[in-house]
Amino acid sequence: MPSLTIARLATTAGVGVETVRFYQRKGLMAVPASSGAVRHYDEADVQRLRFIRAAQRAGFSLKEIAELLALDASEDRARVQALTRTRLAALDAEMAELAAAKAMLSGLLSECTSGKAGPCPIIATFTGMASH
Amino acid sequence: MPSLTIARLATTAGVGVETVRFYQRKGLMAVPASSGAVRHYDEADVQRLRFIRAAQRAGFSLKEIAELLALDASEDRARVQALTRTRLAALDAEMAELAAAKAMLSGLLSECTSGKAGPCPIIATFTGMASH
DNA sequence: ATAAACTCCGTACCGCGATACGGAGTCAAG
DNA sequence: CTTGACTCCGTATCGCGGTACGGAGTTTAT
Repeated sequence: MPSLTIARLATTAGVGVETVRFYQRKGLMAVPASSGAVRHYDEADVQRLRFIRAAQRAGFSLKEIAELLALDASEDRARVQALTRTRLAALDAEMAELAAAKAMLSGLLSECTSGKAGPCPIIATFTGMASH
Repeated sequence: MPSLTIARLATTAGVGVETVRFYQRKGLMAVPASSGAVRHYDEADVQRLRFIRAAQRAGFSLKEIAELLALDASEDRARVQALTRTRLAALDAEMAELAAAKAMLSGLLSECTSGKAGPCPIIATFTGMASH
C-alpha cells in the first residue's frame, strides 16, 4: 500500500501542505486515523485533491465541492445533475460576460491605438457600452 | 446642476451607500468638498461608478481600475494599451478555461443521465479529464 | 546520538471586495 | 420645533480561499 506523508501527498497533487490541512478543516478531506503520531495518505487522497482542483476550475465553490464529494458515494443522481446543470448555466452566463468584456476592451484598444494624441477616452468607452 | 446625496448617487448607479464610501477610501472616487455638512455628487460621479462596475465586469481589479481612472485624464496611451492587452489576453485564457470546464461538466451530465442506477462517477469523471 | 527535516496542531494573518454598526450631526416635513 | 430619515466617519466584521508562524514531537540520514 502506497503510504504518503502529507508533504508527499501535497506535492503529488500540486498543492501546499497548508492547503491540505485547510481542506481537512473544511471537511473536504478526512483526517486519516493515525497509527502512531504521523498520519498517512494514499492514492485515493491524491485523486480527491485532484478532483478538488478540477472542480474549482469548473467554478464550483469549496462548499459545493464538499457536497459533490459527499454525493460521489450516494445514489442521488438527481442532485448531481441539478448541481451540474446549474453550474453549466452559470458557465454560459460567464462566457457571455467575458465575450462582452472582450468586445468592450477591443473597442477601447482600437480607439486608443488609432487616435493621434491626447488621452484615451476610457470612461466614455466603458460607460457607453455598460448597458447590461 | 444636478446635485445628489450619497444615497441617490448610490441607487442611481446601482451600488450601495457603503460601497461608495468604500471606493472613496480606496481612492477610486474623490470625496467631494462639502459646502456645509452634507456632501453633494453629480452626474460625473454616476458615470464614474458605472465605469467601475463595467471595468469590474471586464475582470479588472479595483487597483487596476484606480489606475485606469487616473490614466483617463492622462496622455499615456501606451500604458492604457498595455493594461488593455494584458486583460484581453487574460480574458482569452479564462474563456478557454470555461470551455474546458463546460466540456467536463457536459461529460459528467451525460454519464450521469444515461446510466441506470448507482452513483454518478463524479470523481472519476473529473480526474480523468484533469489533464491541464 | 545528534542534527536536519519533517509532522502536528492551533491560531493568526493575508488580499479582495465589500457590508455592518453606531454615535453624532443635519435636513426636511408636519 | 420635534420627529424621523438621512449623512458622516471611524472601526469592525464578513466570506472566500488560502498562507504563515511557532512550539512541541517524530523521523531519517549520517
